[in-house]
Amino acid sequence: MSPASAPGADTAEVIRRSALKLFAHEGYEATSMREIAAAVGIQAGSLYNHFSSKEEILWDLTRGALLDLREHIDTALARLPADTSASAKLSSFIDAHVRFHALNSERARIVNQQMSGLNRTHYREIVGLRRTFEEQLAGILDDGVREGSFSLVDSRLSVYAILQMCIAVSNWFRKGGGLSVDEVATTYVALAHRMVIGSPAPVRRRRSGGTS
Amino acid sequence: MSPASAPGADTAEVIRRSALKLFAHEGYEATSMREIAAAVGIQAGSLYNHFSSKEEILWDLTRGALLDLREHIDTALARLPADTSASAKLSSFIDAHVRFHALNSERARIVNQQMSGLNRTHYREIVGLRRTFEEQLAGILDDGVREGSFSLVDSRLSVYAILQMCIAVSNWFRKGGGLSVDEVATTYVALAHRMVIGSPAPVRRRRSGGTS
DNA sequence: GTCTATATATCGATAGAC
DNA sequence: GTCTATCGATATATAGAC
Repeated sequence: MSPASAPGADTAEVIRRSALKLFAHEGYEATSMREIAAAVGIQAGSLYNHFSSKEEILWDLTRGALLDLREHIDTALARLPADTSASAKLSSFIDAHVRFHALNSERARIVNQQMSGLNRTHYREIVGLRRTFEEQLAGILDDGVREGSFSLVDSRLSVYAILQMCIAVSNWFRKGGGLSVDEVATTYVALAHRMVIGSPAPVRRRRSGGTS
Repeated sequence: MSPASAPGADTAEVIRRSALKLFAHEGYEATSMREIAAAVGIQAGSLYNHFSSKEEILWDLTRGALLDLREHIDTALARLPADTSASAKLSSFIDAHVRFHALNSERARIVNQQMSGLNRTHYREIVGLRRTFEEQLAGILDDGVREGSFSLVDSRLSVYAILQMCIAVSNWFRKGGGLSVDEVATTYVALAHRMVIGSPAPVRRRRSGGTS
């Protein structure tokens, strides 16, 4: 729990962890390089041996979180058989999405609330990465409609509503707050199926707890 | 469209409008008093004749937006007869919520994303105001369960999911973006009813377009 | 109620010794 | 790769003339 030197973690990684907490709780613009350095246990100037600017730290954290989320979801979907129903794909997608946002709430909050701190190039790249999730979910919903198992109120708005419902889990979920990750994920899978009028299919989960 | 002097608007109101746009698009911490002053068409020092600090501007905007939302929703619910079904109350609540977040997206985004700029006292007051909406929706859902018209997956999580789905409308809705406010509101009313397994009741809307 | 001028503090980032 | 010291810019807020 000491801020500075966790064994086996290099300085850049300690900087990432310290900056993540500060950005998530105080905001990117409200956090100074001196605060980050103090949390790491070094002087402000030494940060520039590891990151070229404050924006690069934010970019590193934001991009890393989205790439992890993408890998998390793709892994879950890849474990499904080739002839999997759209309903089962939806269950896996929602389960992975909710689990990630519950267990990586600080990283998720940076992605969703501190994007304006990025420069234009990085900002656009993040928007592009986020769009892939919308397209992925839209594809699953379209499949379900073709199969006849889903009936949508509106395809684009359903994608927005379902995704935002899952993302918002990062705003309130707390470990040890009376609800387990499994319970939340199961509830949200059921809610998403109700929104597309499909019947929830059981979720295949990884053996362990998921990303942290 | 000129930034400074709309006829009949006093300086404090011009400051509110200018600061609102800057806070919503650049973020509270990233916006300087000089930027606000430039948008108003005065010097930075003159702002302090109308607001005692930058935080007070944010507080004024945030509190005003939440009070307007509360009034907007209470007015919609008050127009319903005393014996109104939970289903119709849900329709009115969602309709009012979505319409407000679509037509007041900048104010809504300040409430939901710039709260960390407030001091502790003001922050807590905002959290308290927001909780009233959760309790209001929770009451409607409970009514529906008692009536037998709703069947919830989980009552607390349903409140979170439905509210966040509506709030997020402020993140993407654009006037003249191919979807009318009425279409969006109708879609979200249907989605919310699906989430509680009620059948959507028609919405009574005010004659005009709503708040702006 | 606006202006100019400024007090005071802090910001991100860099230079150079060790 | 860390430190100390500092540059130059900018921040919020205030003082006093008009």
